[in-house]
Parts: sequence; structure tokens; C-alpha cells
Amino acid sequence: MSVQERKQRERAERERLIVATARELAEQQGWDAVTTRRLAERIEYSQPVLYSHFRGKREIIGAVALEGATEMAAALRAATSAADGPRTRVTALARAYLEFAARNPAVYDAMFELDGGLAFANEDTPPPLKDAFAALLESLGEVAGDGVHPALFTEVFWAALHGLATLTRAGRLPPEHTEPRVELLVARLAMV
Amino acid sequence: MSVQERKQRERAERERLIVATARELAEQQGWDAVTTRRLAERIEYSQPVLYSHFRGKREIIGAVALEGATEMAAALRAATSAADGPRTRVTALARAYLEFAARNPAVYDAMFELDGGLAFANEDTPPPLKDAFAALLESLGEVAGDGVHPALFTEVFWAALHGLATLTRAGRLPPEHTEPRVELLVARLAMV
DNA sequence: GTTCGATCCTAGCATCGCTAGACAAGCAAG
DNA sequence: CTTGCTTGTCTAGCGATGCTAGGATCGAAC
Repeated sequence: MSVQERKQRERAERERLIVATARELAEQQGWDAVTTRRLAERIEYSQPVLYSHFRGKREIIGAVALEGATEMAAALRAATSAADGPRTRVTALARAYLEFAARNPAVYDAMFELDGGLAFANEDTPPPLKDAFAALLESLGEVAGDGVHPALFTEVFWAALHGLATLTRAGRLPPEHTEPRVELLVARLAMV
Repeated sequence: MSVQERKQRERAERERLIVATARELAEQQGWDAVTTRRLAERIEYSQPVLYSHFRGKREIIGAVALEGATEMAAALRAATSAADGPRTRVTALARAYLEFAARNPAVYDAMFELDGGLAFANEDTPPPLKDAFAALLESLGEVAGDGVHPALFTEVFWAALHGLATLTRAGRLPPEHTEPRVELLVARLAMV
């Protein structure tokens, strides 16, 4: 059985390599540059190997998105756990969210802009995505205000963050005034 | 000169046909289905004709985006002019914005998700885009609150609407609770 | 050592955006 | 009316894309 196990290990290792390479390439040159040929060349295998791991390019994007969701959840929790008081936590959360989006644009795209073939907002949603939303909910739920459902509040706050992140990165909003925008958002939405 | 004028008119007419057809095809089957070949076939001309009007597919998307911006500005103004009182106006504005995005998904994509090669948030921004932002500013500026720059407030509110629109349409947010989300957003952000 | 199955690669398909160069239609000059 | 030229359009093709079929190769098992 040891032989099979070794092969499985190597296969899993190669799969990680594919995802990591795709992510790296996307961050360096954008998702348009992530073609199956270039990706295959970088991992030093031929194209069809990719298709023995993933159904297609789409699933590779999805894998990057899941990886990103895990990291984002961790980043959000790290930022909020260092802050005390609901208000400070929400501000830290908002800043961490936007910073994650700005520093990992390709990953953020994989999560929210591109089609990675992932299910959202239903029972088939993969755990990392649910957990990322949970990380938001943890800090945002406590400032939802009386009579407002925490999940609903989280959705609205999240949408605002997502809007700021995407519009800024796409050049629709000048990037200079990010900080005052965050402050305004927190000041108005969060009920201390 | 009459001959030249007629030709110019016909050319302009054909250009409108291209844009309208691209938009129609995109709304019917998504932007992925808008290929230069299919588009050429629908307007009953050959592919290269498209390139005598536009530099490439990108510019066609940009043209659809501009058309959409004009319509959106009109829709927003129509919705707000029928409401009296700042608070009612803002609610009407938010609903109109989200409805426009939901009813014209391909146009909304052309405006904000796809690359139409348009300049944003600087002096080169085409008039229709500036005007659409102005339409937002007209109603949102009056509820910015004391000491808050109207443009900054508009950016934040707009980002929130954009986030709701895109996340909902991409299946990231369940579409059922759109109305309470809008109400929460207006209740918190707008200072009556 | 031989067989056989898993693994991987070469080669190719259909389609994409875009362009060069041939061709025809229509106008101006003789 | 014919000739020549400009203007407009089309056919054909390039390189690149995602994806796949079918053959070659390699290693494990008897």
C-alpha cells in the first residue's frame, strides 16, 4: 500500500503546485495571462495533466478562491482579535478587508469577480466561504443594532466593503480617500 | 455635399445598430456570447466592418456602457423627481439603482464589471458617466450630514449599492431580502 | 522477463479577437 | 460612354484560447 500512498501524496502535492502557480501567475500578470498552456509550462507538465486534477480552468479559479477565503477569514480574525471594543473591532475589520482585497487582487477576483463554479449562500457552499462570512458576522453582529438581524446587517456592511474594494481597484473611485470612506461607513452603519 | 451627408448618416445608423445588437445579444446570452463573428452575422455584415467603427470588442463594450450610463442617469432622476422629501428621494434612488442593475445586467456589467476602456474619476471621464454620478450626487448630497463632504458620502453610498447589486446578481447574496437591505442602508447612512 | 494498467504527452479541434490583401461598387474626369 | 481611382466590403488567414482523443511510455505485479 505504501506505493499507492506515495503516489497519492505526489498527486496532492502537484495539485497544490498547480493552484499556487495559478495564483502566483494571476497576481503577477492578471488572470488573463493564466492560460492552460502557460500554467502547464510553469509546473513543467503538459496541458492535459491539469485536466486530470480539475475539470477546467474554472475549477482552478475556484480552488484559488477557496484558498483565498481561508486566508481572508484568518486575516479578519487576526485584525479583530487585536482590537478591544466593538467599534474598534469593526474599524479594524473594515481596514483588514480592504487591505486584503488590495494586496491580493487576483485572489479577490477569483473569490468575487470571476466564475469559479462555486456555490454561494446555500447549503452547498464550501466551508471556507461559509467561514469567511462567519468571520465577518462575528464582529459585525455585535453592532447590528436593536431589532436588526445580524446576518442582514452583515450582508449590507459586506456589500459596502465589496463595493469600495472593487470600485477602487477598477479605477472607478480615486484611491486617495479610502480611509475617510471607511470611517464614514463605520460611523454610520455600526451601532455602538 | 448631400451624398457625403447621406453616407455619414448611414454610417452613424450602422454604428447604432452595432451597439444595439451587441447589447441585445449580451442581455440575451451574456457577454461571453458576444463574439465578433456572431455580432457581424447579426448585423448582416462581415467581421472587419466592426473594426471600421470600433478599435475592437472593448470599445463596443464601452459604447454600450455609455448608453447605459445615460439611461441610468435618466432612470435615477425620474425616480427621485417623483418623490418629495430627502429621505423618500434617497430610498427611491436606491431602489431605482438596484432595479436598473437587475433589469439590465449586461449593461451594468459593461459599465462596472467589464473593461470598456473608459476613463473614470478623472478629467477624461466621458460626460455620460459624469452625469450618472451627478444624478447620484443630487439626491445623496442633501443627506450627507453635517461636516461630511457630499462627494465622499456619495461615493460610499454608491459603493454600497454597487456591492449589493453585484453580490446579489452573482449569487453571493440571496435575492429575497433586497428590500430590507435597502431600508437598512438608507436608515443608517442617510441623515435626515 | 513479461504482461498489463496507469500515467503522461503529442497532436489536433473548434473558437476567439483581429488583420492583410483581394475585389467590387460608385464617383469624377476625359 | 468609357476610363481610372477612391472608397467600401469581403474572403481568407494568423496566432492564441480552452479542451480532448489516442498513442507512447513507464513501472508494478506475477
